[in-house]
Amino acid sequence: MAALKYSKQRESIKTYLMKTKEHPTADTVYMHVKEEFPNISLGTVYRNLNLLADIGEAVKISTPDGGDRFDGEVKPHNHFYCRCCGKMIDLKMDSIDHIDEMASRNFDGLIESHSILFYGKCGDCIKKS
Amino acid sequence: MAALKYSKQRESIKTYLMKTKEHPTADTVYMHVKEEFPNISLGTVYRNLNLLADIGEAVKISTPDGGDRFDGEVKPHNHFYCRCCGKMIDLKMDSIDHIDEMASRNFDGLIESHSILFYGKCGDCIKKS
DNA sequence: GTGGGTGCAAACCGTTTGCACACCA
DNA sequence: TGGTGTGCAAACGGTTTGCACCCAC
Repeated sequence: MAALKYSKQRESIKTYLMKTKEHPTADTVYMHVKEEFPNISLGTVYRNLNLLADIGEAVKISTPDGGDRFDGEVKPHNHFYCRCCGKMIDLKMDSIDHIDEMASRNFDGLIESHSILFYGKCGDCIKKS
Repeated sequence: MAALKYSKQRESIKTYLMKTKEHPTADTVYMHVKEEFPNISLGTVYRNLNLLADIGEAVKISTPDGGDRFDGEVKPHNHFYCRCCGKMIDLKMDSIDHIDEMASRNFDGLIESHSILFYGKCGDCIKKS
């Protein structure tokens, strides 16, 4: 049930997510998609972002400063978040999937996944300070 | 400037945080501290929780489902979060501080810390399903 | 035609903040 | 007494939702 129907708005949101590296907020997605669909509403953007995240075609990344970010790259990877300017970037690093097993020792439950967010200052913010 | 003055409300909040293992939300802290100070306000709880986090006497942990959690244990450790019932527990695992160095390779910026949140189902929720 | 998707606006919820008063130092 | 801290309530910002209409199937 709840068969998924095509919508050009969702298509546009997904296309934008897949081509950008910005890890945009919902509002940023809204502003970009609005160029193509001037009448689109923020509610529609939220509905579709959550939908895409639910069906695994996007990733939702929560930040400590409020305002979730979305990423069209769904392959597991880690992120760096600059607490100074809010920029979020992908990190290239060796696989550390073994930490799930490390974590599950002495623990009654099932770990399905993990998310690592690295905090600090990005290069630009270091230069400015 | 802004010299820290004693307040029994803050004292009570910190005492509660240090003895509980529940990783409470601000609202849960509010309800508990209210038993001792019936007139305390939620705003005061938030102000003090943020203050304690700022001076390093508490830790703020953001969850993907909204509603930050607070922890009186400030020694670095990792957490498991049950997306089924919202329970958060401490994980005992070997140090993985070396991941910061791994992450900083090929990256222009400074990693100050990281936070790992493991997701899944806790033992209780597995039994119930 | 039917049921999911959209636009709009109101509601929601966790959190912050302005203000007058209270209290530590 | 001077300057933090508190209680209260209003405001805030991100997100969700109810509803009437629209459109893919």
